[in-house]
Amino acid sequence: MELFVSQFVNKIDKKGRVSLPSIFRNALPQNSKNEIILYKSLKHNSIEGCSGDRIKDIADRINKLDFFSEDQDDFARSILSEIIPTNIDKEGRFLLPDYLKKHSNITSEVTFVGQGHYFQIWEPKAAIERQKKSRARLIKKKKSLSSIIFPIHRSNEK
Amino acid sequence: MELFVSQFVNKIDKKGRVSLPSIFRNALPQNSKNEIILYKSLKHNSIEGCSGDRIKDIADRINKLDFFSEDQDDFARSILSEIIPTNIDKEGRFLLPDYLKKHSNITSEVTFVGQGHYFQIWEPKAAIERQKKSRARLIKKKKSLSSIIFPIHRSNEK
DNA sequence: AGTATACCCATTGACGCCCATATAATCCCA
DNA sequence: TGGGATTATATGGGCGTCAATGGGTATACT
Repeated sequence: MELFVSQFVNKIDKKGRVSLPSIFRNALPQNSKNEIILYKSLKHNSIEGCSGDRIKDIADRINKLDFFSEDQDDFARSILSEIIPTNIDKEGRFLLPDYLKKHSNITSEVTFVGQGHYFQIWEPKAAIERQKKSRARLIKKKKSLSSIIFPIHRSNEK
Repeated sequence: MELFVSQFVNKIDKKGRVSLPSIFRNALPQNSKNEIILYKSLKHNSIEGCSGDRIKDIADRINKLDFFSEDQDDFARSILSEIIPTNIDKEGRFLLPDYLKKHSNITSEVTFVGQGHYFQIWEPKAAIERQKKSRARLIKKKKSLSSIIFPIHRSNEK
């Protein structure tokens, strides 16, 4: 399965449309290339997006939680009830709903940020800020980083 | 699996293309010979590159982290959003994105440096500087190093 | 009817694909 | 084994295609 990777800055036109980057379009599953799911990020003032298939996976996982647990209810409410299926037109564009734009302070441009199985949509300046912080935090945690990046070679060390 | 070894200096043409050295091309896995992944080095003002397969391994590990954790977000952002899959044309060339050139002070030529499972791309003068320092540091640390590099074959030394 | 959204067409610039050349490496045969 | 012939590699450039963007018009929804 293809992943969402890299970053792209695209413009929002007068009608509120924005192009989903070409390689993100290609990363969508074959059967649902004309739809993405949008929702507010739980972590930042940004929007997240993914394929419909991924939402199905997450829904399945939520279902497996204890039916009476608080978590089950919270997840279901904050994720499944807040998502917005969105159509992609023939040119690869989609409409960014106003309330999502407000939520993330987006006006005329957005930065698409590949995050693997999902992507984020940021106001460009906020994206840069966030990027810096992320990187700084990562460098501090170098050890855990290298265990993720270089696990193959660790067995050679002792 | 083949390794990236040796050094090569190649030119960047007017269109921003540069030839991936032939033996680096051959070191790419059979199934993805027409793509490399580029990203900023975390350690220097240089670019690093590797095969797509290598990134898939890393992505898998990131995706196994807790979905809601800060770490997951940081890793995904700093690694997955910062990498650039790049196509290699029939002549073995690829495009060096402008912002990566700036990051590493590259203008008209680059030095490819084989690093085993990945390679680096340097501005040629910076590459020479780096080489000197590396070597000096190595000589200082000779003893501890050899125990890492030749742990099995030590008995074969004379 | 009025607003919102989808579809169609057009433009521009970037990129991929193709062909060409020069230099270097390899081969091959006398 | 030497030297010409063949191949591979690095590099240059033309041109068609595609991605991102803009805008007009049909269609749908309320």
